[in-house]
Amino acid sequence: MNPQYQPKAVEPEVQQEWAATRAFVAPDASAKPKYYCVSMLPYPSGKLHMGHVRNYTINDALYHYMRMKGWNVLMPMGWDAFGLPAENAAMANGVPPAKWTWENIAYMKKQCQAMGWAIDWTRELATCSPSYYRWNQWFFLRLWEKGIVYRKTGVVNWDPVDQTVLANEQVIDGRGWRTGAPVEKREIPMWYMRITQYADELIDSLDGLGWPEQVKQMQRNWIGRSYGVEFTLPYAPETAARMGGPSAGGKPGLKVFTTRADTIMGITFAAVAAEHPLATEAAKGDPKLAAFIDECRKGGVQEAELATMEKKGMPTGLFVLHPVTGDRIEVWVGNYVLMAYGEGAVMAVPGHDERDFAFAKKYGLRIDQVIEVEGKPYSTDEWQPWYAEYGRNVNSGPRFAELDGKDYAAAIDLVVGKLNALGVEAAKRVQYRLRDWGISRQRYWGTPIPIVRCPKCGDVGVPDDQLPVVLPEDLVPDGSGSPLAKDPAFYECRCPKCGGPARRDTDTMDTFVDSSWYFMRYACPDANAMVDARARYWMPLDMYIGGIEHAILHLLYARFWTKAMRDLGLIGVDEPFTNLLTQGMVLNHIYSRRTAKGGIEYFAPDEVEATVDAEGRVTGARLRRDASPVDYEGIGTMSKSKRNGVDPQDMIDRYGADTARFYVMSANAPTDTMIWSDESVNGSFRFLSRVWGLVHDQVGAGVVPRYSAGELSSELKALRLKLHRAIEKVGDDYGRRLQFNTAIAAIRELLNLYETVKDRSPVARAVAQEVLEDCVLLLAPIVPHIATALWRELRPGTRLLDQPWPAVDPAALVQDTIELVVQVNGKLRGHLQVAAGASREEIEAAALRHDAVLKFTGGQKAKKVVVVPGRLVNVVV
RNA sequence: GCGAAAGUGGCGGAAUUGGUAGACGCACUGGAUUUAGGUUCCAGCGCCGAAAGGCAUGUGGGUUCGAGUCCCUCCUUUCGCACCA
Repeated sequence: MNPQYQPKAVEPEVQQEWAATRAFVAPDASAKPKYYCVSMLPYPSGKLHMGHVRNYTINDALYHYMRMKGWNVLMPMGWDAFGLPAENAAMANGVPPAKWTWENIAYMKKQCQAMGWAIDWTRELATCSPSYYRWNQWFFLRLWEKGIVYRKTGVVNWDPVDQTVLANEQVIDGRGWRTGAPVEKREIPMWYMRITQYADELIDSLDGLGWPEQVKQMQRNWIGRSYGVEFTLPYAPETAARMGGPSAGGKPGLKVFTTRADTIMGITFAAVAAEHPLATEAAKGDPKLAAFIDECRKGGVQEAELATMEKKGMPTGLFVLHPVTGDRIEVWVGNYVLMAYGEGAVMAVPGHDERDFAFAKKYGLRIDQVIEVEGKPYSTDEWQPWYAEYGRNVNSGPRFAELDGKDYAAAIDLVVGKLNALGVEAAKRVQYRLRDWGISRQRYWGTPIPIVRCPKCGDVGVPDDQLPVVLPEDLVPDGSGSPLAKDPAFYECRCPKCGGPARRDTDTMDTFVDSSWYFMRYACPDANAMVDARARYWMPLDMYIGGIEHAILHLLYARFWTKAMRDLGLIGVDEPFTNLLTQGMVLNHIYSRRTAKGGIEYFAPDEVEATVDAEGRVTGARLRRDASPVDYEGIGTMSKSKRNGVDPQDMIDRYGADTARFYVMSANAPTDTMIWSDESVNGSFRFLSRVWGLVHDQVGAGVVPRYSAGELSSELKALRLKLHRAIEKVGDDYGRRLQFNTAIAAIRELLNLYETVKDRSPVARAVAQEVLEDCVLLLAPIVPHIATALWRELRPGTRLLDQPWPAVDPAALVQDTIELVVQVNGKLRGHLQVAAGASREEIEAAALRHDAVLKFTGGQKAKKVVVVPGRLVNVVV
């Protein structure tokens, strides 16, 4: 055995053995229970980054632990290979996205293999393969047949110079990233998935999932189920005349939804979105209003932007009638009213809604109090939070006097009844914040939408036997519109129905489609169907691991997709992810500066020298190469575009994969945010070298059978106590708490104690053998290469991968005496040794005659003595 | 703006159910070993204090025999906000 730990020799050799024995290929049937653990598949951006290392090492540790515990474990890997960055790289380098993507995949796969992750590579998939995206298209068509997929217009960011749709990421400070032109909103036709049809189930089935509570809460809030009332504000006569005849079956009017129907007597105006038909009508012949609506089109579509912008409005000159009093209510256009939520129109109650209040103040509109919260004053001078609370109705007026004094629940019923009695359409309704999922993208590198647009037949689905609609792989985008829309070879086709000339849909699907079901395809990557029986074996995932940034969108879409597949009889589960581990982000500092053209240029943290203030905060930085100043943007998630990612390759080259894995796992808990630093990596390498050295010493003096029975000194007893406590704790940390840093600390503690034992008697060497063997097994999930090599030395002729998780010896955990903490008035004053089985009374008596207690009570009589068994005794005076 | 989290020594962090705050590391300081060291070993290492002891978990309050942990307030940072993935 080499006296020195040399990972460069150990790791490739161990990896070859794994490959030669197909060690991580999981069978699709087994007498063991199955455990399916998946990490969110990586985007092949070029190289692995630290977030990947963290993600897949967590998964790998779980893989090994569960395997040792006797499960049939599967850990697959794939590539989220469609998306915008490939197009950007193509534009920058003139290389087609396909070539760039496949090269990245090849490189990153090598890196994964060098990390030694226990991936079953026989199931590898890339979402840009026709054999994968074919089933996106097939399923799209099935959902279209069911009415889950439909077409309507949607709002996008529009760059008026490049004449192209921009992703939110491509909008910087309200301008197009390439042209610098102010971005506008534009409505275009798109395909949607009716995820709202599943809204209730998506909320209700969260309850049974083993997910972090905050993620479930985020999903509930995102779906945003609210109970309210929908009703119609009838048009005033002249408005009705302008807006045309009554809608089918109803009186003409403005439909609104409110969760606060109890405040209906406080309506003083109404507001509609700029895109609302009423606004469009009012703008005819009103150039000022038309200009305002035009102004509302300026800017992008991001909600954060809309929510923080200044609330503006303009009266339309159109009126509706209050449904109870018949008072005339003016309709305003408000830039804060969202066309996508509810009906794109709101009743405004400035007396009890903060936004309406601010709006009314700004434009001098009336504010009426109609709700009273007991004991809290009301004044229209300044907004107070309690104005929006539930209370009792007041000032309801002579036409609705019976509403006064009612609480919220009673008021709602009363209002709905009253409106109906007055002949106004009104009903309780459930409203969701969730919107249907728009999946059309005006981009090249994605799944082509399998629809043909025929001048005679309209939209026609591509027949199943003509799937996949193959994406041409040799195009290079130029930044202005989709290359597919400029490629007649792609879009010119025949209508599958009538055979006449037709045009393909040149949009591609959102890449969230690709990531909504890949984890099912791993089970059967070669199936000549979307999924087969093997998916029924592996699904659902027993553990899904990925970044917290996916807590809402990706997880919600995948849950929806799974339910939709279930409803088509393709899979037998309601939920895809039984348990979820959301990994904290790996962050790093961000440095940038403006270019002369107005763009932004980013610099990697190792390219700059930070300048720090007295408190140690970074205030700015200078480039190392020419000392020119750059701006500090704070810390943020590692991303290629911000150039603050860290390539793990340097660390692997220098210390080996095991050290990189060990370091990342020992730094903090998986769910915690990690601000990147590699200052203490050498400590991890030092530890592994130390373990190597300890095994070397033991093996050098001769391998012995591990301790099984016999008299032990108190020192060896204490060592075995530490060992078996560690086995217990490490198993709990790996399997239940998913907290690997504390498991590592426990193993370090064990070895710290081990090294203090100088006894070399036969029984001591037997205990040493036990400690080292078990230690290697405890470490195996984190550092499998070195563990494999050390195991061979400790137990020649056996294989680490065949070993079960070590068993706890209950006899080793028995203690004769235990130490209790002694407190006086809750302050630590001393310690007390008591027999393990000491009674409460014995402990109390011992504490009261304890020196420290006598000293700090100063002879006063104890008022109370609190005994916490096994922990402490607190004397209160 | 809205939703969800986080804040503990010089640094990463531990404290699992309200019960010894700082485990385990990194860095640093002193010493030993070594031809040498980015090696190894020993000791020290929250702050104030000579000590006894006191103070201390972002801020300010509260509950409790006892609070990093529970409640309220404020501050800061991170993630998400529907076309980055």
